[in-house]
Amino acid sequence: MRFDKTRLVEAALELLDQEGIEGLAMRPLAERVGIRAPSLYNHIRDKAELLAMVADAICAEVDPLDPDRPWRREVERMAHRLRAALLRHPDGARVLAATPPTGPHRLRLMEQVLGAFRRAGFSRERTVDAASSLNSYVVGFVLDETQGGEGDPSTLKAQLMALPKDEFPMIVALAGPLIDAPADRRFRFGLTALLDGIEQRG
Amino acid sequence: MRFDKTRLVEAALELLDQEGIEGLAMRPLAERVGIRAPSLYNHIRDKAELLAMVADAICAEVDPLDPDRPWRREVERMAHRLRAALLRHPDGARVLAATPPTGPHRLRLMEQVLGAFRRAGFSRERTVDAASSLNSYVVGFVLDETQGGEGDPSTLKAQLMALPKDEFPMIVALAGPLIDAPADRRFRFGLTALLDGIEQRG
DNA sequence: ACCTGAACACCGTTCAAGT
DNA sequence: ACCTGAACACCGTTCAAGT
Repeated sequence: MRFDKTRLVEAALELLDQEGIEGLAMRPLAERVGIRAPSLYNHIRDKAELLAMVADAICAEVDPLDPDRPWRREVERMAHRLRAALLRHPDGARVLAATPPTGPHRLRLMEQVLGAFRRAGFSRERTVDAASSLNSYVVGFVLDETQGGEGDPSTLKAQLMALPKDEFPMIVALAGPLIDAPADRRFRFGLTALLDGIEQRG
Repeated sequence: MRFDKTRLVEAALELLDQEGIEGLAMRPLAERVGIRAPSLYNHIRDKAELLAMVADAICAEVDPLDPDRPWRREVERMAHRLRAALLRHPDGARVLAATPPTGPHRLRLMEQVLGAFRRAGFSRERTVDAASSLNSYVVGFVLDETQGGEGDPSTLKAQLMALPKDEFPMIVALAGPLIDAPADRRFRFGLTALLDGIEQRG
């Protein structure tokens, strides 16, 4: 046989990396694996399934966490690793946001985060709330960070600084920090704040 | 004249409400305002601009906050109102996530949140970090909440419960809470945790 | 200034037909 | 079981031509 499902996901991920989510289309994908577009439907149900498989492939890159180490550190590492994996692929966060959390690797991620909060002593409800909040934050952050506008950042910054100062005094004053602030620092700040809050409400 | 830009956004919002983001296309939109698709380009630059206008219209529904009241309460109200506005329109969060934060109403939101944190005594950097984290959380949460999978929830729940218990013990055990947990409670929990953490690091 | 039909270069997906 | 060409019902956008 010429290829299996693994090969298909591999090709889809390559396509995503080179062209972004817009370029992840059936015809180019088919060409990449040496068949015509209609034949793809012999291997997958529809594009939604394809996207879910790509999402899972991205999640597969996130190294598992170590259940023997302190939960908080491990959860933080996981968040950073997930962000890194999402940033590694153009529109990675959009792929995650557009697909349901099926797929074994993605479920493993969820499993481990749930486990970490449970080990920390949270109730079932708290565990669910904590994991859900954390996931929303990470995916939301990367979504904002990457696709929070298609234009280049310096254009956006100039745009913000040019705003009427009487109507938008804060934005004008903070335009520099707003655009130039290192995303790493912002991500870490929110992550720390969220986990601090979660920990205290455990 | 038959219509202005306001009328166009109004029609686009109606289309979004009735058909979702998928149905928000140029030809149906044109028909709704009584012209042909190419004529739309006499009024807007491209679809991205249209989406940004729709995003701004959604943000316009969020009542302004009161700078004379305690910052924390006001920020919380704003978060709840933004979530409500996003939930009011199908794929509202996706529209926000897909567009840059231009548009006067959306900027007003940002302006007010920045102002609230600044009043709370945060430094410029902290203010930016806090506002950014909060925005990521809210949009990320609603994105997850609405589009976190297209299938119906009970199917997903059954799917999770049917997972191998030895490989995914947490997910299987928590499938009930995971799917049935009231989104309101989860949202409030994460929001409180995040703001608690932010407040303490001010 | 604004509208139009025709067209271009795409989409995802179905289907009858082949091997 | 898997592939194919042709086709359907769409996309966003451009452009020459009209008023």
